[in-house]
Amino acid sequence: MADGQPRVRTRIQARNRAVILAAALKVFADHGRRGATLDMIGEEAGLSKPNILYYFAGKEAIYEDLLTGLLDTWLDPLRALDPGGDPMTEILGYVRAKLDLSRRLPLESRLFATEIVQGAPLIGTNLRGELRELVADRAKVIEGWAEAGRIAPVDGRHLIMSIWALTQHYADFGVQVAAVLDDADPWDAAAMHLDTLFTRMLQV
Amino acid sequence: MADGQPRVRTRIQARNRAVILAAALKVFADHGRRGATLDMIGEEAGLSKPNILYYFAGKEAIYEDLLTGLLDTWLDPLRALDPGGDPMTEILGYVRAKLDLSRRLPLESRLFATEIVQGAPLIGTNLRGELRELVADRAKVIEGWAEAGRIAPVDGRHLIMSIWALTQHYADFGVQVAAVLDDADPWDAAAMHLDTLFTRMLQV
DNA sequence: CGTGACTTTTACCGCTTGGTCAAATCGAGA
DNA sequence: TCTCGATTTGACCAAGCGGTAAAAGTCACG
Repeated sequence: MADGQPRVRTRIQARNRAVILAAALKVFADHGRRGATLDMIGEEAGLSKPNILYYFAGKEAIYEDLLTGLLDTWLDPLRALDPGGDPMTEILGYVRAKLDLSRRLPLESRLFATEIVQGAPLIGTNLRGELRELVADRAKVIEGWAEAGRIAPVDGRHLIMSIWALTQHYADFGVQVAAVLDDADPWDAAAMHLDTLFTRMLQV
Repeated sequence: MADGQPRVRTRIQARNRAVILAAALKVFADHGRRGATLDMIGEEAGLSKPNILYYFAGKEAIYEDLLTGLLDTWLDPLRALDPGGDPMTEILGYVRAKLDLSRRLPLESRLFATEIVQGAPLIGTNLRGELRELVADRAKVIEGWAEAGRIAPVDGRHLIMSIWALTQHYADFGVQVAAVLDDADPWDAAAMHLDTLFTRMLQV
């Protein structure tokens, strides 16, 4: 077993693969898919370039590993939206969960953002597959609530995308947010602002 | 006058500089600052690599030219927001203008987005300068309207950022939007959705 | 139509970068 | 402690890239 992706058996392999992925996440988020170099990742991880290539088949393989693992994390809160729950509670809960994700995992958010902005060359099929279906399903649920008069009328898919746009903005465009807000911590005010926004928009 | 940026005198210079900038916009938006190569730009422009370097001092110079010219275009609609106008009309007008900008100039929007997501290495100072001041000023106007009871209470700066996030989303994350909406044209529905969203949020 | 400036091309350079390879080193079990 | 597989390193390539130099070609104008 000389290269490629060895079976994760030993402690060292588990640890070093994790270290490399963490380092790569930072470097890819900061410099983009192409701007990142194996040397940068190596320095961040404290490993030499050939050593990194002992654990991963190549730079692209690291990027792919990172991204495919990410989509699930990203969609989990939307999966958790309960059709049987109280509409306003469920939607506001989703907004908060998504905002929390941006606050806790800003690097992941930015990595995802760059991939999408540049046309999703890698996860395009996933977008048209599981993402599309999940959104269609949840949009139906939301529009069912609207038709039942439990929330104001709304386009479910555009509502979901609005939630994405508003929550991810605070992570993806963090430097701009910081500039506008004079480096004050944005998160508490953001939570209140989005709470107000969606409450007013959806209350009957 | 052998290289660098020759004075734009001749027709050929004006035309070729424009052609190069247009080509570079597309390539930078698709591949990012680092992923773009002079050969790609050359192919897109129909010019050879050395010929491009006859008109621009280097790859970075093209990128800078593109970005610095962009910020003004991007902020113009916010400047046009009239403190003396009707609050709801002004804000909804700004939303529509910004959405229209995203629809008409998606490449520019994506170029701007990548720059910000990766930390705004080039225009960071502009963000903390003119952008910060303009937003602070307009936020004051909006909050004045709110205090006068002409619109619902709202954090002016977060409202402005919300407008940015929601409108730019349709351009920056275009492939994701297309995947979710099954490639249907998103713009009309987006305009209605955002109109509804901000009307409900701001009406007293 | 000739001339000097403007424009384009061909050939090339040096550096960076992803990746390879073989040798050296380490580490856990017999 | 010995051994063999797992891990790490140093030396090295080949390709891609930004950029340069100088010659060749083109254009406007007297």
